[in-house]
Amino acid sequence: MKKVAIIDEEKTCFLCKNCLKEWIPAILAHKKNYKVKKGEIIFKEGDPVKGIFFVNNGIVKVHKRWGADKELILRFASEGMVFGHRALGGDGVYSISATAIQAGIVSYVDMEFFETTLKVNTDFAYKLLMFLAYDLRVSERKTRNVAHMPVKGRVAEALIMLKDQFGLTDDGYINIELSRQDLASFSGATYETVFRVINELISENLLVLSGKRISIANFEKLSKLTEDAA
Amino acid sequence: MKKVAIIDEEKTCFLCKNCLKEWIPAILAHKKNYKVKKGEIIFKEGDPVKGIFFVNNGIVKVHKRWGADKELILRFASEGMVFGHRALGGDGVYSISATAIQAGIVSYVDMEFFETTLKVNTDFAYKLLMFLAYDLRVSERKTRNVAHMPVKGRVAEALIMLKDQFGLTDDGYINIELSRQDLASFSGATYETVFRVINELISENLLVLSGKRISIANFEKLSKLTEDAA
DNA sequence: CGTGGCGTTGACCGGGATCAAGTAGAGTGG
DNA sequence: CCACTCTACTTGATCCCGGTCAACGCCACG
Repeated sequence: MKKVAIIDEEKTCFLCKNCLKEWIPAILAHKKNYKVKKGEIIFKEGDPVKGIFFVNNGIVKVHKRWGADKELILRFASEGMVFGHRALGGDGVYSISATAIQAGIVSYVDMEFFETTLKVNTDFAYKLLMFLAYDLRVSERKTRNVAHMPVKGRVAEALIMLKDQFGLTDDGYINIELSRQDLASFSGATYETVFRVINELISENLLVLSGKRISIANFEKLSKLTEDAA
Repeated sequence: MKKVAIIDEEKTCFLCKNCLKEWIPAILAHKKNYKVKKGEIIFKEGDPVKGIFFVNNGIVKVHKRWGADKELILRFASEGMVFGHRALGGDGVYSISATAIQAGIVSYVDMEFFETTLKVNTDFAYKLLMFLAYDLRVSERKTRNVAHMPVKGRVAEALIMLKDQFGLTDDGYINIELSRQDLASFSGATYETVFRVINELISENLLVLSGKRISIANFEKLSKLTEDAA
């Protein structure tokens, strides 16, 4: 995975794709594996913290609910990425939920062991630090966007982020199968609105659909929508 | 400063009020001081990263703009707190702005020195890690709130956070003088809307005003507004 | 063939942004 | 001390984006 283009152009991301094994053999030795199926809840807000998780394969959404039926997807964790790390030093319960949206295998190490490792392995702690700072920049950008950017721009940004994280298929479509509902939750808008916005983007020739797969037809114009007019 | 009550009840916060000197004498020896006056911009989005900052005294707002005249205040840094730490491992420019809203003295150490210290001082790195994880939880809660919580709840939460961070004066008012504009930006809403909402809260006897100072008259009911109905 | 779930679309509505205008201080200069 | 300006606060009127609700089509599946 490359870092989200909007934030940081060319550097590769910390703690993601394949870099896991280089840094933390001690942790890898201790991890326990879970097989998860599509839609399976790994943990949810308020659950007692079990540990810190890694995606071996599959895709996990990290999300936060509001009320009975509103959620916001904060990020997707794909192969090699950590999740549940926000629980570090917290009050012992998860502040977010994690749900598999594509079947796969996730691993976890209990928090105590992880924290011990951090204290011992300076290099790893440092890299995790960098990753958290990065995470924070992404999160704060998202907050700003939800507060001020119109839905159209948020959908555009969401698609660009998905493209950056998951890449393209051979025929140029964004390489993730995402329900419209999840795309909406990731954009911080409703199902119906996102639907309409996507139609708009298609009629403006910025996107092309094939079933539920999405292809970006005009990257330039799409990323213009994510820019600040000033 | 206590941690924001909503997130984490009783623990004291990392890297804040007075704990600075215990952890990082090396850094304190290297810091340079700046006197800032009210309204002075310390750095802004896009500026090249100078270093990491600390508040000696005064209050600094950390904010992010959208367009010419919209901003979102992400947090306030008061005595003893760090800011600019999101720049760690970034692309060399600040992704947010920092502006003094109360005159005081801020210090900074250049990023290179800070990063070196982090690599050497494991304990400090670990504590910063915990702090970043905490920051992330707060940030993600805020994102969710802006996406789904109505303005009234956001204003309520903003006031509670201010009370937790700045405490109360002897006569029970929140101990910070904040312009309505800043309160609005912190709540992620417009000036006028926040004004109306505050009036509403007053007529419901949840708040009392004295000039621009605000007192929480009914904490119970106010914090109810920040809760998820489900 | 019904039935249930999701995709699609239209109609409506309301929260909150925007616009406009008036008021009250807080300096500032004469 | 008053007039003048400037900025912040206050309030009403209006508008519109996007959320809500409802209906319909479509396909899968029992």
